[in-house]
Amino acid sequence: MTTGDAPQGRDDGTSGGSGGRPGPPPDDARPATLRDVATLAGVSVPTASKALNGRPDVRESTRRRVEDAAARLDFTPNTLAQGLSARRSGTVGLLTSDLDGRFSIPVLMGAEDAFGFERTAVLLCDARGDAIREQHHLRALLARRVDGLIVVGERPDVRASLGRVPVPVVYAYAPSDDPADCSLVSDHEGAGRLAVEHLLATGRRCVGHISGDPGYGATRDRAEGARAALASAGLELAGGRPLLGAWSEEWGRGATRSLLRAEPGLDAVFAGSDQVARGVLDALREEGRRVPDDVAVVGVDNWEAVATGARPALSTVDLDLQHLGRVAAQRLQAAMGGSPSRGVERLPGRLVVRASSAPRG
Amino acid sequence: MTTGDAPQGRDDGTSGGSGGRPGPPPDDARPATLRDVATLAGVSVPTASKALNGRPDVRESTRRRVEDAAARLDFTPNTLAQGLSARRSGTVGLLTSDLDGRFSIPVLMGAEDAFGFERTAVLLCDARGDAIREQHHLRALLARRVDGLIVVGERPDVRASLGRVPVPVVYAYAPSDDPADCSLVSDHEGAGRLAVEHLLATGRRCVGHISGDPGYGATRDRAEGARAALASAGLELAGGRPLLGAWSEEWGRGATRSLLRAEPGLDAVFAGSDQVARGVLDALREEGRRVPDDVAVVGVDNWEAVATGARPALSTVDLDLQHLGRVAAQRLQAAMGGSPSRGVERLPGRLVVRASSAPRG
DNA sequence: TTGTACGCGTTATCAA
DNA sequence: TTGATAACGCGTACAA
Repeated sequence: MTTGDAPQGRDDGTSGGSGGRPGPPPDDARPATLRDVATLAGVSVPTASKALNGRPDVRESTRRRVEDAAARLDFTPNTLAQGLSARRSGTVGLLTSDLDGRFSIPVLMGAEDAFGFERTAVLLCDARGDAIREQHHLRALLARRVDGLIVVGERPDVRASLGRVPVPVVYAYAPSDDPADCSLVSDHEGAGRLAVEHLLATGRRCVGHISGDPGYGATRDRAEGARAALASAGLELAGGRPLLGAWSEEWGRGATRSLLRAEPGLDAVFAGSDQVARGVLDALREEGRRVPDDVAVVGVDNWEAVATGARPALSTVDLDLQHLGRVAAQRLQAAMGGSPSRGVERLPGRLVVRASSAPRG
Repeated sequence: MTTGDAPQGRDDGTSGGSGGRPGPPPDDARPATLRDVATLAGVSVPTASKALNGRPDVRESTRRRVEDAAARLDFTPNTLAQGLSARRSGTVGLLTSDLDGRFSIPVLMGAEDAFGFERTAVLLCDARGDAIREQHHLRALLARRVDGLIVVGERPDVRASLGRVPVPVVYAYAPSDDPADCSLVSDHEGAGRLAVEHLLATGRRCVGHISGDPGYGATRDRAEGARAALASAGLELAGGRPLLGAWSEEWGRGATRSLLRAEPGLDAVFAGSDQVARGVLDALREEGRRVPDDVAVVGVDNWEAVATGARPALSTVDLDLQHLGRVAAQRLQAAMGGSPSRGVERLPGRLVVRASSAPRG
């Protein structure tokens, strides 16, 4: 209702027969087409098209008439029809495996806003981690003639390539097993290094590592990063090796207690996730250690609710998955434009310092 | 030009000039069209169409030939073209306001799987809570000729209606302010009743309510449900009134301590969210109360990571937002089919009992 | 049973 | 500068 009377009255008067009174405007009217605009402006359809698309070979006065008519009819070009002749849908598919997971969402958000929605819309499908369903969705997306595809894995480990697909594909979060594909992942090893270097910088010397499921590649990578950072300072992990278990608070608590028994002088813990870190913090408090005065703690994920609700607030490595999603979208656009990338690209996280790793003092 | 030489080179041999050797198949070939299929099968395009669409008026042997040809060419009908003539895109828009929020995701998942993806795909857009951007996205969705629209609000409060839109709209999670629209929301009052009735059933008599932001309608509704349930049993809220503050653990801890001072006999707390409930649990433990032996606790949300990580595991009301999303999709499909609903429909949650509210014993 | 003709809404080409 | 014509890929009415 902004401008006034725009929409329906395309046919002023002509509609005659059906309704009778001019009262309730026939809003069942279908959206205005270019032909409606052309007719109203008194030009041919192609001319109307050129005028609205800002092509130079059209008289100014004509263009004005057409634009006017378009505005009056609230004309919006039918994207499907445009796509049909242009042979592109202006659409990309987002094939995810775990919408419920916390990880695919930021990636998805980043991707979604990297494409200006005007030009490229996002078709969402969640395969629920089922390969069959994924194939199903893939076919459906191709039937819709998506111009490209982003595949978001459910966990940060290598996954099966989609294989030959007639449109460009970018893998995000979980890399493809085919090195010819383009994949974007977080630098987990770098995350481990980042965390431990920070702990060392605050003067810690006895640094343990408690992390989650040893089956995850990210678990191993983060541990390796931690080990390397310590090695550069001539140190080793407290306890001699990382304590790997599950991505849960409970594991964090239990592992912390064993580690304290083995290394009473412990003055820092790098936890493999914020959830694990929560467990670490709780166990430390209950064992009478003060954080950060006695022991500093750093997690991974920067899961807001968890990190800021912790006591004290948790320092953590933010993997910046939203940025990862944005970059994925950029790579995909480049590929759609004819400049594909290939191989695995690792994106760095960034440290978010809160109270749990403040320097002693 | 009608039948003779289809597009280019997909047909064996003729491509000649460019490549040279017949080695690598020209996979840059555009997807097969119905015309390609018809040509290969030696029939006309409409016949091929009928054959593939299972229409009866086609000889069996012909149908076989066509299906065969389609399979050989890996033919997939172009949904855009189908939609163009059918005047429907087979697409619905999902207009959300806070992808990062935990609440819109389940709704979105439910909606996504209620539409069989084959027939209806979901176009995702996140307005980031910005009304301008929402208008933008709305226009873009309409340009893509979505057949319907689901609007997922960012918090469980009344939001502005989109107003007149040429396709059916369903509001989920946050209801529209226009009673003529169709809205689906959680029954927050019912959730409060559910929680308190459960606490009473386990023998509790001194029940407090600690909840979040008093500006939320859901906060008031849950409190009212709690009050009503107590009243039915001839009781009042411990402390005389609900303690409202913020959706944080910290608030949960602080409020719990005040409540214990005011009501030393407290034997149950209904927390307005799982996060608040976590704070309640921690404070109770630190004040020396055992859960559930001394005090039982029930939350709202069934936020897995939070509820199962709690000590003890947290009983909670699951609002079943995924189901809400499914129902929203069903209502939308009905509306698209010509049978619109209107008004606000409230969907019940369900109680998930864990250790924190086990009967004393 | 099969094919011809046409429409869906838009853009590109080329002649006027 | 403008418009007739064709094409994009498919479905449907109707004639053969």
